[in-house]
Amino acid sequence: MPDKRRHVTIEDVARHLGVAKGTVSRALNGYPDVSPATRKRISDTAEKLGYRPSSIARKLKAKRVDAIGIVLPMADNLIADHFLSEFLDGVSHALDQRGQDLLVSTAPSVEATVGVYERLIAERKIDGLIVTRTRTDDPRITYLRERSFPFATHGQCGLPGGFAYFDIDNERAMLDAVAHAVSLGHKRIAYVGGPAAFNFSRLRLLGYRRGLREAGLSPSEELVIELPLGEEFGQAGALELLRLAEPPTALICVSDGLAIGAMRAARVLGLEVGRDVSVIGYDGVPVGAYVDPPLTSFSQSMRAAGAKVAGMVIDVIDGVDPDSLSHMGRAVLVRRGSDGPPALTPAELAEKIRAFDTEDGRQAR
Amino acid sequence: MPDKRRHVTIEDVARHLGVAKGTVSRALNGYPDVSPATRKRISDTAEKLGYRPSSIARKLKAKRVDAIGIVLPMADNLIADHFLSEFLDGVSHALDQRGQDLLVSTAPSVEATVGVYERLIAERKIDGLIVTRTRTDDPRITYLRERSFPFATHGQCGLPGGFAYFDIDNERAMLDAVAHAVSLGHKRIAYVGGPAAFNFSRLRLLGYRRGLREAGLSPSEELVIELPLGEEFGQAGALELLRLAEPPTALICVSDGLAIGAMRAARVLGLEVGRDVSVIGYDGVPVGAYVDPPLTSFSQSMRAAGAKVAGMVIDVIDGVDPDSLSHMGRAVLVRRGSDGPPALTPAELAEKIRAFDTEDGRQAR
DNA sequence: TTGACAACCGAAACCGGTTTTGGTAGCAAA
DNA sequence: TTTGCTACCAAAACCGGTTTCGGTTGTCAA
Repeated sequence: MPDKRRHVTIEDVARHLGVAKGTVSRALNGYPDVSPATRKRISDTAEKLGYRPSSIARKLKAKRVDAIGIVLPMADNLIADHFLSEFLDGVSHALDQRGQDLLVSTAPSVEATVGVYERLIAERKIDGLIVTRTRTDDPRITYLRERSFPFATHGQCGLPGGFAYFDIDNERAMLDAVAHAVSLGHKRIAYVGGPAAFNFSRLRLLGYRRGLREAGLSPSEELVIELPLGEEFGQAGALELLRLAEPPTALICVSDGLAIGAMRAARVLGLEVGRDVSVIGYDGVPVGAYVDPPLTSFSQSMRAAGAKVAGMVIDVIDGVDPDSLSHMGRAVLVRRGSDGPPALTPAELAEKIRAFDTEDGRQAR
Repeated sequence: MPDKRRHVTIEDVARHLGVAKGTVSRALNGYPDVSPATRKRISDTAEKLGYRPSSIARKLKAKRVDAIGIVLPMADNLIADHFLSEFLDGVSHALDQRGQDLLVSTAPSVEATVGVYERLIAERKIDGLIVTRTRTDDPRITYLRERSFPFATHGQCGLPGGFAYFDIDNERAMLDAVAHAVSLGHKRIAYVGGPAAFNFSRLRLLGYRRGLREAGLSPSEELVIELPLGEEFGQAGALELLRLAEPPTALICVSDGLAIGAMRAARVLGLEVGRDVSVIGYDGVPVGAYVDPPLTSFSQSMRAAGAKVAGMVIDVIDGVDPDSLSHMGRAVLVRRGSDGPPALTPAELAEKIRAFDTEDGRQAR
């Protein structure tokens, strides 16, 4: 129950001690020209009175406001949902470890976002910005760059250079996925991909192919499919792959949704996931841990990404060269229960599927 | 490409016109003691020079900082995820329509949150706070109330009164659900509930029972089950209900997860959801729109809730009595494809299930 | 002509800090 | 004793706005 309405100001402290307010400020901020005795007296009464400097008053004089902004285009977060809140969490945590505030705002669209940027900057509410879900030829980046306002992005972008970005190395992740499957003993490894229109999809397919080549396996086109994201497509696609004459023993999926669908397909065919066939997902969505068996997947850690990007903006504000900051993260493979050494050869697998199909004449779903 | 480094200040504008800076301020802020001619000259050159008042300087003098805060306990958002980002979206949108900023911060736990509050308030960074996911006997509420700092919460709380809250009227929603089913012609209506430990669960069950009574139907205990939330439980529970001697033609589920499980159960029994049996969910999760048939569900609109709570904090700051603001929202029933008039009587339904079970001797899942 | 009043606007105070400037006391060296 | 530092701190300027105060001008009635 200390103070009620009014806040304790620096003047209150100064008057209380019969000292100049400037002295109080210097004492509290560690300036050298204050005697230890005085400093102690001042910090003691400051403490006693419950004095806390007003951040606003301080910022008026300082050049910086110690806040960085993030503007969410409303249209986006229908999709972004899950990732967004994790990302935000990482950002805000990283920021307040650095004594920075996070200002969150929204805009109806990506285009309108630029207008909000303009306002936030003009009114001096922020020192820097975080841009998420970058697009190819993103108007926000164009704007900020030409205004040379500090920012960092999550996600690369068509326009290269001139700004700091953080992104996951998609190609590398698929390379790792293939290497992992190979190390388990798999030779027939399929790729359940997403629409080619997505940039990440393109990059991951590249990684898959390179991974096979590096393992000395010849990429077979019949083992590559590209589907809309979504469990139902994963299931259908995986069924198709598993019914090939020489079916794959491992399915590398470009998203957890596809992977979960693929697992269902395996179950429908009477196969045991993790033994008869391995399934590897990508995204690390929480539900992956609760499916049966728990899904092995690449985890992007949006939280870490948020923290990373937050750190980058601050560095940019501090004058670090943006280009030197850009960084590609590595998605880490979280092994759970859906992968393992192949219990069967492709031929044996095909036989098992055929046997199951005839014994139990039912169709999938 | 207008200004580069420096911002245009009010002094710049004043000097440019040979006028006092106070006059510029009054002109731009609509004070009456400025001639129309002068006002025009000033606002014109302000425009031309690209002058935008510094929010910081302005706030120093003003009593308010026009920012409200929200502190997210990190532990929470494993669960909160989906809803949180929608909620935030609603909040920030509502706030910037009212010219307020949103400051987001995190804390390791609910208890630590109070410490963050203390800092934000002491440093005068915010005028009010939004508290989410309230607990019974919530330490945050205790703290804020005793300090009489403006805040509003999403969710009621054990401690009643003395603060503004927004919550969904759970009882009412279930009442509506039953009324809806009855209006479609259902007579055997089951309740697929959540664990009794959850407060919302308790309230909803109350609503269900009252709904039946008000419709003149006698609540039958065999039609009420309480399960952990989750699709698998919904499926199992619904199977059990549908295999009763006199099965229900409508299943009212306490969450969309349970409802989706229930739908699968119906499909397993060869029933057509929306005709043979109606399923009503609760939550309005996005995926509900994509299942087959699309799920009829109560939508809470976290976005609306966020906007509502944001508005409430501002009102509290403006001195409105918190108790007068508290409000229970009404969940709205979003009709999609999983409900409809019963095509069969309970007896016919039981018969159809029995027939299907014998014709196709398989078990569920 | 004078006085009263309104309209308009310059000057200054103020918000609560930080930083610069400048002055005084104490002490050692000259 | 005077000079020259150094250590310390009071005073003032400053950040960029808002708001108050007070003075000048113009108009109109007395």
